[in-house]
Amino acid sequence: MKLRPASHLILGMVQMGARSGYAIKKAADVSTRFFWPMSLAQVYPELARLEDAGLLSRSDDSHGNRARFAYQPTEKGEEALRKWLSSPGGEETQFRDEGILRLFFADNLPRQDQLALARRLRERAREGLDYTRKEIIPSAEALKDVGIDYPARIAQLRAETYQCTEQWLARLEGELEQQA
Amino acid sequence: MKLRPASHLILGMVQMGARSGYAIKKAADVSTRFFWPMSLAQVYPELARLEDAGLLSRSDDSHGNRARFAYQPTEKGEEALRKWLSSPGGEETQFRDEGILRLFFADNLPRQDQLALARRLRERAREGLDYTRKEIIPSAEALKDVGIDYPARIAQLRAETYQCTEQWLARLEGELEQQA
DNA sequence: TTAAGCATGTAACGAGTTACATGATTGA
DNA sequence: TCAATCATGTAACTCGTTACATGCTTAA
Repeated sequence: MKLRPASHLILGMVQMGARSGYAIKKAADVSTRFFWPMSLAQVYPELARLEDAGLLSRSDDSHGNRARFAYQPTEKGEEALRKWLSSPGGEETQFRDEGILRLFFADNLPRQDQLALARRLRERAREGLDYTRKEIIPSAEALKDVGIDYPARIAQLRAETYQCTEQWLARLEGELEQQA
Repeated sequence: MKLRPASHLILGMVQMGARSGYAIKKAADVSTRFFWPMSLAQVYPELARLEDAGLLSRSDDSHGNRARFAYQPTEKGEEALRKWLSSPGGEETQFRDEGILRLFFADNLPRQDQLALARRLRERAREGLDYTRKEIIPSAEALKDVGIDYPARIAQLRAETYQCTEQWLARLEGELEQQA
């Protein structure tokens, strides 16, 4: 049975304490989604696959009439997670950004429209930075209390990357304003 | 007919002077692929779609026995490109990086393996920066001679982002070395 | 009581990749 | 002559998304 990155992501989230599929998705939405997006529709089939493979064990965790399942990593599951963490591969990063793609072709635009585009992208970067500071960093910091440090570190990296982009766009904006 | 980002990418590349499908792919490989990946198998059907929609015109450009087609944007095509460049949308950027995903779960690893992972990722960042400086920036700089400035700007952004990441990983490496 | 959030799943669709298939030209 | 590169396309498959479908619980 072939494990994909999403499999390891889910395995890791369960290891971190996310019990239900819903909880896994919620946790991913404020953390891993920025470097590995995953939809809820992926989670449930993948949980089933992981259980079939004996990497997760599932138990009933309904309260009242609401159905819920609680997942736990098996020893085999913990082993698989550690093995993946130490393995090479997946070197190729993939990035998709229609905004930057537009900017790449911006020579075809009149000066004023170039400036407008740069401003929009800068605004977007600023919002991303804000969101990271207000939502992502705090939720990651909270995990430090239970001895989980890397999410906070990576949230920090995310903030710095946004800052880097925003500064670059600020410089571009400045240049374009001068030319106008 | 619906235009996707890849359609606009191809339209833009043709506008920039890439004549054949092959040339479009080659140009994309040293520029746009870093923020909008595209395979050769996408190019040919998309060129056909754009021609059908009247945004590109195609003419025979064989030399000798080797078949080749030369594409040119129609007025409608140029118009569509400008319209897209000024339009909003595509705000959501998407990033996939299995390396960072691993690092996110690195709390599950013994110190030494954490350090090894950090070093690998740093090495990767350094290679990416090197490649950007040696290959991407020079090919983008060359375009300035024909009045196309943005590719060089964006190559610069790419270099700065790598630097930012590399510095962050260097700090992490330092912290981990101290703890060991 | 009603909206937001919790909770689990499936089905249809679309986008993109890899592999396949073929052949010409050019420079070492 | 032989490898690298130029050149165009198709077919099968995989992955992921959106939309669908359903129902409970909790707090305002």
